[in-house]
Amino acid sequence: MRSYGQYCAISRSLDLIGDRWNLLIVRELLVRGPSRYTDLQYGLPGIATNLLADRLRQLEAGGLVEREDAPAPIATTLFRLTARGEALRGMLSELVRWGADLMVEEPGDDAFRGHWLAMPAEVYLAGSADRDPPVTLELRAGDEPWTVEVGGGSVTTRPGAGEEPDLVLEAEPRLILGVLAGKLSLAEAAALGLAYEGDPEAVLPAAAPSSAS
Amino acid sequence: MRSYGQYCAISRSLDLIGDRWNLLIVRELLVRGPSRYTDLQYGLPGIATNLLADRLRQLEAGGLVEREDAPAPIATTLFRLTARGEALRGMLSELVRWGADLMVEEPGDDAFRGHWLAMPAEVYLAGSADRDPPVTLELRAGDEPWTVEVGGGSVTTRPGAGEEPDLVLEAEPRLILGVLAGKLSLAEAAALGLAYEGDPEAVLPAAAPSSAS
DNA sequence: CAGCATCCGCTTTGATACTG
DNA sequence: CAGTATCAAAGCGGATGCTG
Repeated sequence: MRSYGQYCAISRSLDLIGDRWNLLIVRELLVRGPSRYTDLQYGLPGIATNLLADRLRQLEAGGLVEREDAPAPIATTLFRLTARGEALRGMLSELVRWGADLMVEEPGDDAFRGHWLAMPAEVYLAGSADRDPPVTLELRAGDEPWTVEVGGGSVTTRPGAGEEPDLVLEAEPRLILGVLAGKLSLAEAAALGLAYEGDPEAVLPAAAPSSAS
Repeated sequence: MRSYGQYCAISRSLDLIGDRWNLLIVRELLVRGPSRYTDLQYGLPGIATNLLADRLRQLEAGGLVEREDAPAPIATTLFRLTARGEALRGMLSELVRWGADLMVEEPGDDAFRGHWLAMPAEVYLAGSADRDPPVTLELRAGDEPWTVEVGGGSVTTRPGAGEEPDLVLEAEPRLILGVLAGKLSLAEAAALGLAYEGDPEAVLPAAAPSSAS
């Protein structure tokens, strides 16, 4: 990318991450962790392969991404975020918050991947991070189920189905987002087509038994 | 811009603000408030005029910017952020925080404008927002002095020299940023060429006389 | 002068095909 | 699996011209 040539934190940041696709690559690496080239391609529907290669080099040169040749038996290249790249999480969380309204509009022809729910889940459930006991949610939308654990002061997500989730939600992504954001009650979402199984209170905001402060 | 076509808050946000120059236009409107076309051009060195016109229309269509034909005597068009555009402040603050490290490198040939210090000042001094009594800083770097008021729970900035600032800082922008960020003491910055006049404690973090909770 | 629109050369992007 | 290579189309930057 051509530099803006401005001595300003925003423009210098954009010199590194402002190019098309760059922040989405960071999104993928943030939610999926270290990934192979083809995993990135799958999580970035629409990207041209030459651009992915290009952007990975660019992010590497900028110190946001590093590549690691996985050990003997696997023999593949993994791309992972450096600490500097990880540090973009806060900014991307703010962007998810800002963009929440845009998700009300139907997906239409837009592509969707189940793991794209991970960042919104982290953002929306952050307020319930100190739940005690912790709860495990399983989100089923799109291609792949995703598990979210809320408690102990943080929200963590991981791929796949939970072992014994407190609550399983299965629906179009829009309804799941509505429930996570607290804009839709489970009952309302259920009326619109969401199926759930388990403890409905698991998605209620901060329903901790002992109220502190 | 071409849409990413992904049902994801980040990519849908980037469909609106991901184009080149867009976030910098928002920066200008955030720190300068409602601005004329030519003011925007001045604050965005390097932008081509057709692109500025283009992006303003795009941001208007996206509901982030609105244009207002100023009342009778002025007879000019003002561009201002809508509430939706203003709501990007949090995300841009995070970007300023992330990009702080990038400002350590010398400006070199990069352009600079005095009002670009406003957002970093807000971000770095946010921790001292509850100072009592409030303090007024005047920052002199680049083309235009800028005034920062810290106290009463917020940090506000405005163009021009302060009326009776508690502290005036005059230096290359890099040194002023270092001091505001708390990475450089006033004495250290002074040794590197910063000139100041007034109460040095005005930039010390949270030196409130009565310490609460 | 403020606020654009037009034109033109260059760079970036996107789609597809191909390779170690 | 992890990319190159190629090429058309779109976007960008710079200069200039137009209009109230």
